[in-house]
Amino acid sequence: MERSSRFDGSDCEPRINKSPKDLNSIAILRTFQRDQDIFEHYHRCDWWYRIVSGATRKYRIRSDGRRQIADINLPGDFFGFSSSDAHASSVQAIVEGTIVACYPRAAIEALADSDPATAKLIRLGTFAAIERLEQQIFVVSTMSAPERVRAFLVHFRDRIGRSGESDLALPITRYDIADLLGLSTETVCRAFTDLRERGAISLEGPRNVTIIRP
Amino acid sequence: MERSSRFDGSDCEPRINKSPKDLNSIAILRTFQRDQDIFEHYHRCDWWYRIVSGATRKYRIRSDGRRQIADINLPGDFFGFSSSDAHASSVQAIVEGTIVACYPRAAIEALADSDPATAKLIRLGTFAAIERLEQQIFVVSTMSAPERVRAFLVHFRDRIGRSGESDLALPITRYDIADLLGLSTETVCRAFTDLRERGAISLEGPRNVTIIRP
DNA sequence: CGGGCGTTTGAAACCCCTCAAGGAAGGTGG
DNA sequence: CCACCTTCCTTGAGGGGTTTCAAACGCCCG
Repeated sequence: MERSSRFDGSDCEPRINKSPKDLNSIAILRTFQRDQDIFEHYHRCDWWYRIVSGATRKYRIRSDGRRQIADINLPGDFFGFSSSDAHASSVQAIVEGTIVACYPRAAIEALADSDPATAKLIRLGTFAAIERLEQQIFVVSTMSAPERVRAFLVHFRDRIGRSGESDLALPITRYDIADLLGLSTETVCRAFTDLRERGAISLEGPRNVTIIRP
Repeated sequence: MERSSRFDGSDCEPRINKSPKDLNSIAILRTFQRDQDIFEHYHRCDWWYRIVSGATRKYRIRSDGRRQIADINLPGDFFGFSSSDAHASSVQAIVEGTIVACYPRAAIEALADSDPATAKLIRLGTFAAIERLEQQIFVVSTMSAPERVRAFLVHFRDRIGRSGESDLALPITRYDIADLLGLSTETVCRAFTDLRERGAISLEGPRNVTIIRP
């Protein structure tokens, strides 16, 4: 934890605070570099997390070295929960300078027990995660490669951009998209060019996408 | 709701009960036939559910008619949550006579707010669901067909059977397995016969599997 | 006994992956 | 400022796994 700062600038150690609506007071803010681990598979989960700015990927590595990304997290998303003591995945920062609020598990669980508003916030965060994961399962197991890329773009636009806007600055590489969609990078590329040639999207550089026809 | 009975046999209408550790008192027990809907996609979610006995599948239907099963739920599992007002999937009973405890949403949310033990139970249920879904994503997007079937069998044995036992009575058809794993029934069949011919499993009829080598 | 459902096997077509190579963009050191 | 490197992106050709289409078998039940 090379850099850490507090939400409110008060005292430096995480303070167990059970008072309602005081989520920020138990948080430690940490800044992560690109590709830096926030937590790793099989490690103890003593913290819960919430993204302040930037983005993260939740992933696992297969024995053959292939990587599967299960979820992309954006500002406001909670992550790091587990029903057991160990994490089932790893999480890394995607963009440079991603800021994450870290909550000591005992403290935030105590806060959730005493403050219904906090408990509800966490509940809604987990419900949203479940819906994203179900959508993800739906995408990777029923759709063809071009359909997956198209679904990814539409879904990501809805999450990251203001509604109505069709311009989209992707924070992630083709490799990330491939590992998220269960495809190879080459197939993702071909899907992008296909969509462009069909007039469904337009590209200004590889990372700036405009969705023309959903 | 053709048949309904109470957990504890007390009065007949769902009673809003905020007292701690009183989850059962707000539950209505319902019994479902095989393939009967428990709730449907896009419908309002006014209830949360927990399986008492039997099994359910959570699924969506594509526009081309294909079905994707996102999760299989077994006794003790909570389901039916949503961060919005409408369900993102449908849920059906798989086995005849599946019994589900149904909790009015307002009542169980109020209970969760007032009773930390209930809130924790729900939290752990959702965390377990998240881990199952992540595992599911991992399986369907990185594994070959035989690997998926093998992973399904091992995972299902761990969930349904006593640990150590290798005998497994599948409550679901090849079609269900195919829609869960994102494969065609034919491919699932071929994977089963492959595993049998290699001596990894033995079959006594299509639905009774013994895992010999995981 | 016939019908329907679930299961199994076979052959051909297709989609995606792998392997290979080239191009574009950004950072670093000379 | 340019050469060089690394990383990311893109395109092409061949091979393999899965789907699709087709058909047959066993089984339960009316």
